[in-house]
Amino acid sequence: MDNIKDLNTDENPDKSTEKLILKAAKDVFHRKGLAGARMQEIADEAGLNKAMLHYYFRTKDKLFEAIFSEECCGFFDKLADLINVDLPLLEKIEHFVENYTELLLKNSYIPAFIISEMHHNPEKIKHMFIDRIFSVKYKFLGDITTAVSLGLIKPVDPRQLIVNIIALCIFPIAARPMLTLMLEFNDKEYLDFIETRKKEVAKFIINSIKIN
Amino acid sequence: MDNIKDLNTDENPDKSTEKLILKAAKDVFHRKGLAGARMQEIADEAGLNKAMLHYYFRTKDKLFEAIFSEECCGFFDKLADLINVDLPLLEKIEHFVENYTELLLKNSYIPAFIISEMHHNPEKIKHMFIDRIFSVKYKFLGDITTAVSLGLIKPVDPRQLIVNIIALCIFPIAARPMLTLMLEFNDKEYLDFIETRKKEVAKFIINSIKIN
DNA sequence: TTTTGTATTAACCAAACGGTTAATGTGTAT
DNA sequence: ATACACATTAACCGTTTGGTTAATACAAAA
Repeated sequence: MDNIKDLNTDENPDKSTEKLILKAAKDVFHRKGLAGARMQEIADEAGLNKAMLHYYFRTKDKLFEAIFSEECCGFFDKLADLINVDLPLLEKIEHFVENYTELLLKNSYIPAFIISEMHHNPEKIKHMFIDRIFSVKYKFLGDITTAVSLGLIKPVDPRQLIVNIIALCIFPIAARPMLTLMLEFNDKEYLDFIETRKKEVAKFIINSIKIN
Repeated sequence: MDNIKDLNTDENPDKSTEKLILKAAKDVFHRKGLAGARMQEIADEAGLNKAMLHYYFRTKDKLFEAIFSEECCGFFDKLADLINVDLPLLEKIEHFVENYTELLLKNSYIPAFIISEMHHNPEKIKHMFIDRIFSVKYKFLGDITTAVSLGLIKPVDPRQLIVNIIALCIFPIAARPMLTLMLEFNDKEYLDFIETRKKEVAKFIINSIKIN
């Protein structure tokens, strides 16, 4: 019998070498960070010769950059979409918490990664989102300021409210290992806990700022 | 006979070599993380020969362990004190938010450090707080459960409320570089912003859970 | 003074690291 | 069949890394 496992046509599609590298590198950078990641480990995880990493991406820094500038752009683009949705503030907060939490779940390594690398190598990752972040901020600030001046919510410092909202969404994802330890979660329990938060966090926020 | 081996004769108080190493290592580990820190950089920052680090602490891992097991113990001990204070829940939350924020400000590197290292080297740091964290959790859970059953606050999942409270306190400290970038803070503006949160976060939480 | 235990240093080492190279395989158009 | 461009590999290279060592400085005890 011929072994046809290397036939890269249909059911075993040949993920291109470049894609294999990107996937392996993403996982290793996520687990170990930029400083802790090893080119050999990435090569092993991709099942490739280490020289291939340099053939496709020249240096470790450029590989790192290639992965995370793309990841960050995609992430912040979707964040911008969530902020720009056309809804009254309270419904927008409900919509935001639910969909931002889902976005974070699908990119669960990004929050801890950004927190970590912004401390260790801020110059290397700032530029990946510095442009996109301001439009998100100004839209959100404007929405809240308007809602306050229209008397739709209690008077609050819009910056404080923004930080509260993103803190409640991001922290449980970024601190997953800590929460899992403290609350003795298994994977399913943790995911259920986060799933519940999609509705509960919005209620928690709205309860606090709505006018009785 | 008194041990006077550390007699400091000159006007320049001789911080013992061990203390010099610990201080320099703490700063470097904080800036670079475990994987990114270099023994030579620690030695340079302490103004000592690199061999001294090994003479006092044998290995990089043991130096890392010596610093952060002590730091974490101190930090979680103070956290336990905050939880064990004898106050009704709502006042306890006010007291907690104010003093926990202050504790975090004084140990501002710890949150991002724990988030980062729990992702990269969980086994290496779990044991530093795994014992202390459960008593804190159970006391807090009990307080909230009692307050709910007494009808002092709205019925909430105590675990969700705990996560909300610590998220609102920890995130702005852990994500300082990101907040500083997004809200265009200088150091003073950032610290003022956090200072304001000592009162505002407690109000935000209590507004949400109090019975109208 | 001599001895003795500790602190400190420069020089050194093997392993691990990121990165390069030269040779070889492979598919394709001529 | 040949030629050419791209893909892949093992072996290699110079540097950096954590860690060791052997020699020495130094202060207290004998």
